[in-house]
Amino acid sequence: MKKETFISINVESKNVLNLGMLSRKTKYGIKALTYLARQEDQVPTSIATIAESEKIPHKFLEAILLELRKNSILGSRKGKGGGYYLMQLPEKIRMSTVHRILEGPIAMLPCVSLNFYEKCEDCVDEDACSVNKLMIQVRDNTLAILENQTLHDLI
Amino acid sequence: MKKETFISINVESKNVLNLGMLSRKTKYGIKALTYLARQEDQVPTSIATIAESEKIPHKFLEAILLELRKNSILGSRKGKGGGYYLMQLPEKIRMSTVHRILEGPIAMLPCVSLNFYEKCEDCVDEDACSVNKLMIQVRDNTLAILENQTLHDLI
DNA sequence: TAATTACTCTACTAACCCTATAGGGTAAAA
DNA sequence: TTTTACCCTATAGGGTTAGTAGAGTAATTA
Repeated sequence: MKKETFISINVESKNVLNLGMLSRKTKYGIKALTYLARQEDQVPTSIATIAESEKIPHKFLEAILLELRKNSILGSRKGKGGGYYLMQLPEKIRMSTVHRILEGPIAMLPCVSLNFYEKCEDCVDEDACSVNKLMIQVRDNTLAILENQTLHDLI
Repeated sequence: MKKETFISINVESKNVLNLGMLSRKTKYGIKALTYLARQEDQVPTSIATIAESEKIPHKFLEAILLELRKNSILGSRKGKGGGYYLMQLPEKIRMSTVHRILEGPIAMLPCVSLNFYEKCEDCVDEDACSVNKLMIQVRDNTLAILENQTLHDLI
């Protein structure tokens, strides 16, 4: 479709070790949620079980699941046989919600954020700002995807 | 169009000071490029001029423009009356190129990157990975926008 | 040729966030 | 009452970002 023109970019400009922009926290969180969504019987699943299956550091996962629970995505049961479980059907859990909880605002810049809008201190005229103009498009598209996709769609 | 459901998110979960995911470097870079694109006469523009107009720290901008020059987006002329200028027409400069130079890979994860692909060490089956599945969609969309938009479109 | 101007490069620092770990406390089930 | 597993706080290392400092070099103009 589109012709790929070769672009020469100085490799030195970007660290290879950079894992990209999605944090491990969010990545682990989504993985854990899909793991739970895949369970047919809705008995609680322990942190340890998820951690082992998905190769997620136990204590780190603990913090992530706790955050999801505080935001009503997950429920938990203590004691023997306890663990975490989904509070809603996978079809009802939108990825935009998950993203906002674990990763933060979906917008790449505060000045294009719907929920966390903030004016750039250096921006004279926002309507004339090229960065704003570009990032609004990116946000709209990303948001559309994340709102549309549910946990169920990812299984 | 879409019904906005209220979502309660614990604010504590995310630092408000977080400027979002787009670095200042890229933001400044795009602003500087659009500044140059807006000049009708194509005489070189000095760093100082751009820095003042766009409220960008002088030395920081210096480094950014230098990087753009190394990647053939900009040219420069030394001495009195010197400065930076675009090497191509604004219509020819795609934002995907600029993004890759200043910000790095467009993909949110190495495992969904076209140019900098890398397998996740913890991923057993990539085709079954929910995170991968989701982020591929985001990447495709973002990439489409950034490839389509040129410097000229942002003026 | 001299002086000026502005680019070029290296090094450095403070601040911040991400990731991960440690260790204990508490609630609930058996 | 013992076990299990959630709950919470604190902390630390590593890495990146944002910004500063200062000296060096090349080219233009007079």
